[in-house]
Amino acid sequence: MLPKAYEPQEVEKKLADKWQNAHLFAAKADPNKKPFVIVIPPPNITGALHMGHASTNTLQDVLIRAHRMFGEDAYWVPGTDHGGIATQNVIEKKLAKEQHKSRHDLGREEFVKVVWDWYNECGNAIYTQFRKMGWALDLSDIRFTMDDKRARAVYECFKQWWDKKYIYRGKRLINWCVRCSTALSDIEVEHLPENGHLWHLRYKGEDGSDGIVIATTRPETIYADAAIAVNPKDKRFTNMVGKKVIIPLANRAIPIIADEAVEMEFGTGALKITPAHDATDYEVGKRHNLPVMSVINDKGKMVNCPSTYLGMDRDACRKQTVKDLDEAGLLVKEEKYNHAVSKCYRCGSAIEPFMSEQWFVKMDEIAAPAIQAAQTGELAFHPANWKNPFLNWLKNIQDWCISRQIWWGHRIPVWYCRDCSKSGLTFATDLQGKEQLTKVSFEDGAKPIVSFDKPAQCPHCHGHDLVQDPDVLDTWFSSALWPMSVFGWPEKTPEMAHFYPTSVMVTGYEILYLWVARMVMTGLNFTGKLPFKDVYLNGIIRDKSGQKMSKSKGNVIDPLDMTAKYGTDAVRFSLLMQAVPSKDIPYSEESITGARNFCNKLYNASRFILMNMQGINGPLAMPTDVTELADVWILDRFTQAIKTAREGIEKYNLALSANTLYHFLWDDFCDWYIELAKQRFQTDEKEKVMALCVHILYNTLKALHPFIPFVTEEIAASLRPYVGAKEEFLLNDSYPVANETWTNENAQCQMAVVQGITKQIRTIRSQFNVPPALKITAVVSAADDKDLQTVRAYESYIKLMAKVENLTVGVNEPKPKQTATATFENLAIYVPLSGLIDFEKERKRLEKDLALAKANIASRQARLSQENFLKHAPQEQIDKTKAELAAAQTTLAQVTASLEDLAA
RNA sequence: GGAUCGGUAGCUUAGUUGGUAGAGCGUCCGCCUUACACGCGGAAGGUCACAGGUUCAAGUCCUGUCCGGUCCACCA
Repeated sequence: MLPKAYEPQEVEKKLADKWQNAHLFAAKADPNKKPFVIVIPPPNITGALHMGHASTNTLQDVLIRAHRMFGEDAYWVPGTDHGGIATQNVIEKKLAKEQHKSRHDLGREEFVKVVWDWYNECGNAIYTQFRKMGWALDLSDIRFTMDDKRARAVYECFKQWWDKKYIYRGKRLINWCVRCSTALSDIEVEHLPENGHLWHLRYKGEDGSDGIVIATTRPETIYADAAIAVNPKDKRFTNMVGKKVIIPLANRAIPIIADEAVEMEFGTGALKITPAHDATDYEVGKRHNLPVMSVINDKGKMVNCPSTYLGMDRDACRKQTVKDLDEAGLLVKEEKYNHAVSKCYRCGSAIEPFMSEQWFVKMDEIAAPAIQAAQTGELAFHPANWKNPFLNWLKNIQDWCISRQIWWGHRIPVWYCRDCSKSGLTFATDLQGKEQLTKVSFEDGAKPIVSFDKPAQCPHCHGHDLVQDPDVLDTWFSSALWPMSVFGWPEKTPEMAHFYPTSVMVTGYEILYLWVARMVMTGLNFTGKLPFKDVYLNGIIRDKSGQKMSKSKGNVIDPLDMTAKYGTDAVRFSLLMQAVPSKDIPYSEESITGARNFCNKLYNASRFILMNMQGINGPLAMPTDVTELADVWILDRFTQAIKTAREGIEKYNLALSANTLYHFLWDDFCDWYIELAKQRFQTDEKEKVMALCVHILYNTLKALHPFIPFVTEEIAASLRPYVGAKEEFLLNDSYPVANETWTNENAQCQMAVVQGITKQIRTIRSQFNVPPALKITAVVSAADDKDLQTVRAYESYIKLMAKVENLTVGVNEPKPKQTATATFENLAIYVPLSGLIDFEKERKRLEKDLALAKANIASRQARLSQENFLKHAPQEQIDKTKAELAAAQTTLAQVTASLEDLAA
């Protein structure tokens, strides 16, 4: 005998292995089928999967499994991302912790080797987790953004863009992370609020006057000031423009200039211009031809400043500068100030705007086709409201800084000849005593040779001593090519021909610009086709109280812990039940128990049906002569549920599908159909009822399989012999199709009467504490015999479901003594309860009903007395209101009579 | 500063073209009724943030306000 509660752990392990070993998820590339393709957003190899991965990948898995069952050539491409800075940081921390070493202690080559070892370890851990989650990814054929084929794709892109002059080298103010010691692109910078200070500093006039007071949050940069700027409209400073003031502590004279960029209302209305350390100032400086002078170097240390501060850390220098200014009497005011500070999105340290020569991609031409695709709707967003932010970003796109001064990543495929590029190359000796190229300057004469492999000789001077550019590419550079590179692009592979473009990109909105936009641009640029036509942006997982999950807050829920505890299906289903478009998902352990309970319910319903199958030889054919109300009704319910489930999948509203199937299975199938079937198991109808049970259940399993693959697969295996299904796996079966001939509104109405009366009697039983074992009698009465036809026909249903022994149905039946009464539509329901009835309770119940009936009558009468309502409302609305009025009046009469009886 | 999403029962929320509000959890009551106590039956609980407007009719459409969230932006 099967255990009473479903125990997922063993089942899931068994099935996960079975699926993978059967290569169930492998690419079929069947030319006769419509492809449905998703490429996975490759997780970074920075550690274990978190709830965000669980969520987004489960959504993709449902789509893939469902479309496979729709008969399409569904293929989900697996892989991982090398993760650039993020991964390098993880390894650096690991090295520091385990060996007290920095990457410099190892040297570049050795360090990169360590990261590759880590990939083999961590990558495998991730693939194991893919398998555990039941995701339909063929793990015998995986991709990694740094493997050979993907590296080739990266090179091809670089080469083509270089040839088209999209890629160029330029010196400008870039975002520099002092901790990661690398440049970052604009979108890798986060602007986070910080409680800082606004210092008001006096710059004395060169002529010895009081000069001008400026406000700044960065006093340590005053040594790099090039000017003081005021708004040209600002009358306070009109006569000062053109004069010179002295930088405090540095004793250097700078001019006062006028520029529109200065906000008159902010601070003192005067702004110090420091072109080397602020992007706005850089622009102002360019307009006024100001010199650019850096006082902070790439390590965050002070340089080119008064000797007292030389070599100091920028933060320490800030403190010291403020102190010294105060002592010099030049600190006018210090106020607390909450403002946004640029932070590195990977390590959180403050970004330093930094003058530096870097590699860039010119974006405007590449962006243009993407803008058009979004505008025309060829590229569709789900939910649609992301279209505008997407367009906005593209229209204001800046050139993309693609070089990173880190070690882990795709090395820039550019080489230099040590002979003829000499003047532009800077070398340094690393801790291993090896000479390393550390800096390249095109301005100073470095001549690039673009090549994947080391060229045999220099094309310019035929020298043989060539060195590769020290930088690596932004990790998003390879990600941008992902939907093509996974299929072997730039090679003309059969996969590329069959599977590209893909169908939908499912990912979080936080990487819409970082990733999605770039895939769209590169895809269009290289293939002329969108990499996908739909973008499905899922919400992010938050904790119960709406907070983002983070390790520091201690509110993370580990999906692997949860699957171990409740089963993978439970974790998946809980996520899916809440996957409403455009909403973040508040997640807590309680939400998983609900889903776990559902899986258990499904399992037990199946167990019950299988128990009753004993002694019956399958397969049973689906009955064709279905006339019994319960059967007709459940087929209608099933049809409606399937229709909605499919619709949800097609419209990327998986919560709708999940909820619909949940209620169909639990409320309709278990609570009503199976309960009614129990009675029929005792009759010669048994085999027919069993056939229906088994077929409906099997089809429900199919419908649910994309959502909860394990438990459905497990049950299906036992059920197959009875339905005559051939496929070994549900995934190879077809998704149920709504059978319109099963739609039956009349059955819905009739069943509603049965359910309504049953509920009323149950309520009475409950209110008067009638023991469940005690059979009671009941009377259903109406003024008109036609209202009683359904009740008469399905007396047996009511008797079973409400536990009624004798049910009397008749026109104007007399009300027995000591009776609880209730009404349903035009029906009066009497339940004689001699000895059990509590008159006071009954009176309260009836008075409540009375009040409700009166309120209903009043509102319907009010509406019907409006001429405009009768004139404008559709006839069916008017009829409905009239019917409601009539019903309420009947109820009122019945309740009034009951109350009078009670008083007597 | 701009944009955008949301404010519905104690909590988390669903609500498809406007027709008078559903669910899960929690609470309370009664039940181990021959699948399931991860269960069954029942109950309580909502002037759908606020103010206007359109309409015969507004949770649903429009305008404004308040309160949250998020994204973008060079206010030092």
